[in-house]
Amino acid sequence: MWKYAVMAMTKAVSIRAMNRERINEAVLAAARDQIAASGANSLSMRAIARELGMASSAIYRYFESRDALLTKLIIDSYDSLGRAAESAEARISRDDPGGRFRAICHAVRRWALANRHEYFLIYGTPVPGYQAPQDTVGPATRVADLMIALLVESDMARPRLSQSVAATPATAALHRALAPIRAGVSNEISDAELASGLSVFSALFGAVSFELSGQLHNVIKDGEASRRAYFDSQIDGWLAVLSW
Amino acid sequence: MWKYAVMAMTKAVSIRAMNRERINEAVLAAARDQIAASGANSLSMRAIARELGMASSAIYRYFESRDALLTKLIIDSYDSLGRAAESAEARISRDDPGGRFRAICHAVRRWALANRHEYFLIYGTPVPGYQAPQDTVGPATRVADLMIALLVESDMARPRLSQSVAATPATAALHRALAPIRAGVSNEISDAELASGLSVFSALFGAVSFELSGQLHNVIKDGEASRRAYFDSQIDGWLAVLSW
DNA sequence: GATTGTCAAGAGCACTGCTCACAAATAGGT
DNA sequence: ACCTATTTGTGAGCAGTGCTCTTGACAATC
Repeated sequence: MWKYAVMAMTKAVSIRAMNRERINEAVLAAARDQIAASGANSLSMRAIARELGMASSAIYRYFESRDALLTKLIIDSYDSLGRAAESAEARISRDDPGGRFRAICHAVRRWALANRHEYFLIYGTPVPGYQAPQDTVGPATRVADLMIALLVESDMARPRLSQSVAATPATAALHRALAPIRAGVSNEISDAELASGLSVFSALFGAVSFELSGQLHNVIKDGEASRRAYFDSQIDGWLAVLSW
Repeated sequence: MWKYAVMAMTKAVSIRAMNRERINEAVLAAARDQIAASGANSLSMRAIARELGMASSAIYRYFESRDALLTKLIIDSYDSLGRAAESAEARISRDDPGGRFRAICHAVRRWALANRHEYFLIYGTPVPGYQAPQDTVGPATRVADLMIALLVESDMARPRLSQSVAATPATAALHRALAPIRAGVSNEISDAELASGLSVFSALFGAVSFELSGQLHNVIKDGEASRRAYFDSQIDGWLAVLSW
């Protein structure tokens, strides 16, 4: 069926496919605008349709449901954040792990500040009843992958302390707890280091979430200068935890 | 007007006032049930009215609007969490700051696990358009107050290192950033310590949020034993940051 | 016993996600 | 060029939402 269409060069992609693609993008753009303006909560299918000048029911030709639209937006947001972190990290000299770590942290915060509602779309309250489909896990781990790579790499370069920790019940339990992530991480890196890395990772998002959700109000002075100074002091703390 | 009512002893509180109080509590209870079942997002005034067997419009005699109800629920949640943390901390010997810190962390996590939706009500995505009224700030800081007290107290007991940090531009900026919280905190405690304390505080909520929103899926083994082992390892890290 | 303030109910407005039957546009094969 | 099958758009409609306003009933006060 497609064989002939492809052969017919000029209409390799049909007008329909092109239109479909165009409208699909327009729907997503309108949705992103709406989310940026007032959050995912108030994302309205009808409002998108109005914006695009089409019947409210027509939207459902492009996205099966509101949830499906949301899923697509979530994946895109993860990708956008991942791209931002990756490109910021890539700009730093390879032999400066501390600098690369700093770059990732600042990239995450910058992206979050510039896209608050998209940030909360992925790191905010989980939507009740909404089960994250499998497609979201890949993009979701881009930032984490970056940090794990950094952790492993800098661990290889570090002189082995060969400090075999005493096998207490606690360390054994931690070892079992880390089993799932172990599947994808070098065995060179110790349980303690891996756990520290994860902890710093969640601390990063805790810090960003606190700033974005206004929990720092009346605690840290408003304004980018102060907020950034405090964030920098936090990064120093995390670097110390990772002994960098 | 009330003068006579009060004088009439037996009916100091009228039947009306009592009924009103009873229904008010019933509305709140139904609302909490609904939130526990499916989150704040899907809290419905009509559903509450149905539950209580009254007309949908009658609810508005008790709460001016959905937002007003939400505000009351938020305050109650902050109080509930604060109470949980306080009573857990109070059970630990006064001369064991590390133990008291651990108790607070575990209390926060336990409360969050037992009241996930209420947790996200206060530490999740801020509701767009919803401005937290002034009444919420008091209860909101109960856990933080507890930790700051601990920080100050244990700092007094610690031998002064009198390490006057070099006054770099960064330390000066951090000092300015911390101005708001300084208003309510002893000057004995240094900027660096205060910032570390805050950072650990947000890390705690970052860790709890990560666990509750499923970000640890495929990372840390499911089940309370593993989750708790990982959480304990995080507490150890935070204790180290605070040099306890 | 009359008055006054309070409360519940019902109807209604404007909105939401979503479905369905139908009409228009476009595709492919003859 | 024609015919048929698929795809896209439409409008009506269902069931739900928060919220308002009027109306009638009742309890508390005088």
